[in-house]
Amino acid sequence: MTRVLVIDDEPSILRALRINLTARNYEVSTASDGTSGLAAIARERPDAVILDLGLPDMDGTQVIHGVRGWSATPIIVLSVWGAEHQKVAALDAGADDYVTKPFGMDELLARLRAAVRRAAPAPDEPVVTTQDFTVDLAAKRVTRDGADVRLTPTEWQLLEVLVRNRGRLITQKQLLQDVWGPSYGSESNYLRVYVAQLRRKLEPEPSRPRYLLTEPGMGYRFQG
Amino acid sequence: MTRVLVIDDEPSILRALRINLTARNYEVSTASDGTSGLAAIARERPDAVILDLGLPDMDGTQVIHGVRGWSATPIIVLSVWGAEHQKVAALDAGADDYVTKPFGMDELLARLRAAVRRAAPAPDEPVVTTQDFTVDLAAKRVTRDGADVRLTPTEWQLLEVLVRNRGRLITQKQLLQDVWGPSYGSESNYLRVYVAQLRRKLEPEPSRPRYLLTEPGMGYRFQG
DNA sequence: GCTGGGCGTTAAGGATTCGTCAAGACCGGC
DNA sequence: GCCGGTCTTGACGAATCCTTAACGCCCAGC
Repeated sequence: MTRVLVIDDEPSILRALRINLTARNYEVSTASDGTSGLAAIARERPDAVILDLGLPDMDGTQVIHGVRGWSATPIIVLSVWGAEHQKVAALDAGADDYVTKPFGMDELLARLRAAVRRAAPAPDEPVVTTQDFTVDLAAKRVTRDGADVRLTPTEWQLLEVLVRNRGRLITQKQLLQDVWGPSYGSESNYLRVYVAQLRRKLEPEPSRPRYLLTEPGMGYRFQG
Repeated sequence: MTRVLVIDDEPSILRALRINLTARNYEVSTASDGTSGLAAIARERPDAVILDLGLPDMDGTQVIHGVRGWSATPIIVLSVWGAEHQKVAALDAGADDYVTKPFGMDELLARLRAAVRRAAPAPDEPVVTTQDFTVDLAAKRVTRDGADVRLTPTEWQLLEVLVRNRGRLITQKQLLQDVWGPSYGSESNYLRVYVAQLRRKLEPEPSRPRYLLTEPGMGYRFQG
């Protein structure tokens, strides 16, 4: 049974999540502030964490940092509408995904399932396959319809970062720094150009992306 | 019993790995810096090495170089998230795989199993055949249209590295260091000259290569 | 309805890298 | 010392890639 820890200070949300998650066969525990949340993670080693960014005692990103030093437990962040900088900071700190309040329970459950599935078994082979193309990380090779797809170095690096974090949202800053180096943080024009080129080479309908998704204001995500 | 050496300077990681690996029936030994790590590898000849790139006394890639001169022991690298250039350097130096910290124990174990499995049986295909020529790795012989092709020592080494990694892209740094030695890393002019010579001797149309492909900006690939 | 910001798309230049050739350096055998 | 073969080095046009700017689109906010 999958164990989930919910960290939130609003009793109504705690109750709603407990009911819905328990009904889906999750084992739920709760905490209402960052301090007890961190303690609970260390004590219970949950399979996933749902974390509200607005806590009474500390900033949510501090909780993430406190966890990421020693654990890779998937963390899904809840945040109020419009706090964009907060979400970006949380993702940069190592959160796996985020949901905006007020949220639909179905969406949250879907993202939770995805996060848990992603974390569970590590893929042995460095080959990622989709319905339209395959990416061989070790051989640095991309195949589509049986034919090789030619990628430039920059295109390849960008694709590699996204594919290695399949399903996970990567912020623009993270992508820029991984591909172009630590001194690049805001030249998001590069990203738009190269994501467009990747889509043109990989997507069946480049104008309606299915794999290389953009999360407006946040970053990009490779959806396998 | 498979023997694993862990080189890391963080006691908590050493402890965690020792516990988990021992529980899986691995025989574990540890070292906390590069110098003693290299000594331990030479002394114990482990079946695999788990190496943290952030060591107190030397860069992790230097450790890899120090090992790769005389041993093919699989090396799995641990690195912090986002240090892409570091990972590339480690893979270029000869690491077999890498895991990003914080890591899931399951993932690390899976990659360790894969690395050991890859290393254990070395069923080197002694003869590689293409439509236009054949390469006998054991006899160090190349035949084309029934006649032997004369290769100089350097040409042969270069061809051997590429053929042994059939289908895989090999970075120019890797090729240079495998053929010319560890101190050569950026003299890519050598590569251009010798790849051209190989193409002239092996390709049906040297100006339109079919087997010895170049991936601009990255390296070369032998396409069977 | 207008405006501004973020995103997608395209194209052109300038910079980098690659292929090719050839001449000189090096080295072992005779 | 001579000589054949091999390796290094430099230079150049050609191919490729990166950068940058401009423009259109969509959507939110006023």
